[in-house]
Amino acid sequence: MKRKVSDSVINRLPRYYRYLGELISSGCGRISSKALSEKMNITASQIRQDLNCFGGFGQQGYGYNVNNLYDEIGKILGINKKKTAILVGAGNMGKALVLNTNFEKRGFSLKGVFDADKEKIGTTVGDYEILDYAGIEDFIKENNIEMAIITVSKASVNQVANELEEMGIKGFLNFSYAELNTSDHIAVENIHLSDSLMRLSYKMAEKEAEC
Amino acid sequence: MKRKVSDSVINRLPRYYRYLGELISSGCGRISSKALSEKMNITASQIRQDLNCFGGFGQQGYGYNVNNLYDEIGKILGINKKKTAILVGAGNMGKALVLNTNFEKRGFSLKGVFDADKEKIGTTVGDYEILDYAGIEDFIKENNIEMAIITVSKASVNQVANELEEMGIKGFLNFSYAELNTSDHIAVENIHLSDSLMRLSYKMAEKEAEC
DNA sequence: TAGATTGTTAATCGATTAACAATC
DNA sequence: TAGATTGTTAATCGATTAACAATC
Repeated sequence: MKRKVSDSVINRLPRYYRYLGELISSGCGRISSKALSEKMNITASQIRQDLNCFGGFGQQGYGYNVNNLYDEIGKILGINKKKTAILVGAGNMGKALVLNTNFEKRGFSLKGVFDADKEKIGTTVGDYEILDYAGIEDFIKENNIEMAIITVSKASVNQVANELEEMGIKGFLNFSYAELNTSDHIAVENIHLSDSLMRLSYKMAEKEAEC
Repeated sequence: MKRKVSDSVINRLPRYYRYLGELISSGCGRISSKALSEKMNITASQIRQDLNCFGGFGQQGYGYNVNNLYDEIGKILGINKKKTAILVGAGNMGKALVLNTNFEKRGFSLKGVFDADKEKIGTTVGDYEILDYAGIEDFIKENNIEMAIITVSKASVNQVANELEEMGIKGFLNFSYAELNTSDHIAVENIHLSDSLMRLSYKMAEKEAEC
């Protein structure tokens, strides 16, 4: 059995993917770990170590084929196998996500948008009609929904997450300030805006002190 | 001179702050590293090591005073010293941030919202009138703006960031897909939604494989 | 005082970097 | 073949965990 790949490596994968995408745009067909390391400001060793967690994608004396490596990382990230998603909580943040995020490009297919607010139900966000949260269980079953983006308030987030887990959701993208208390076999990614703001606050104070 | 605190520690600070806030809400006045470690699912050793990067906030045989520790971490994060901020790019994401984020609670004071689109200039988002990007330099100088939240498109993000750096901005919260090429003395926090989606995609595939 | 729990030093573990033989 | 660059092993570095004396 393969050893589990460390979080440090996984966290870097999207960044590799991004840089490779840019290289493709700029017409670059081939790159060495050294050249990439200079672009990305990390060591060539780290790049080679990271990639070799998943296989030998390069060729001695040549480097890496950019298109090929891009595709391979896409496969590793599971972007080729689209997972079905819903968004729960059609507030400002939820609407912004629906309108601005290219889910298809990142491994997901957004199938529906839900809210419990009677005022919102029936209105539209982009191509989506906001559906009643009351009917979410049937929708999940019928459409085989695997992932949920949660943009509900902190107060209700854990109740919602637990209900959705019960209904078969396997992954959450959580935007609320609270932490999800889902089971171990459920995948969770958190986007805590307030944490980011606080880290920025710290970093700004630190940089200022350096001068 | 104090040794630089590692990123790993800094990244955990907002999480401590969050848990301590919850303890205060629940009326808990005192906690040991052991009890907190169980709540947070990390080791007590790590908590004590982390806190001791900044000072001895506890008391032997007693533990930590929750209110006191909360305040101290707030100070470390620089939340007490409000920094002035502007938001650039009043698209859906920008608007959602203005309407939903409690900047004051996280160390910042939002002073203005900017966009270059003539259609948007003059309209309002919450309490803010959208101002013309053309006048941003004067605004920054007059209001001593320190930080900018950037929610412009990937295409223009680096031009905007470079201009703002030139005008004296010291920190960026970057929501665009691109990486900022700002100078070393500028603080940057990135929120790459697409990276989070891809990580979630990976984790879901991984969890599924475990079964 | 006895018990609890910190602050801190030492040990361990894991991640990053360096080195180099393999090979295109 | 000679040069380049990988994949991989070994060395280093840093972060996490364990242990324990200090002390409330």
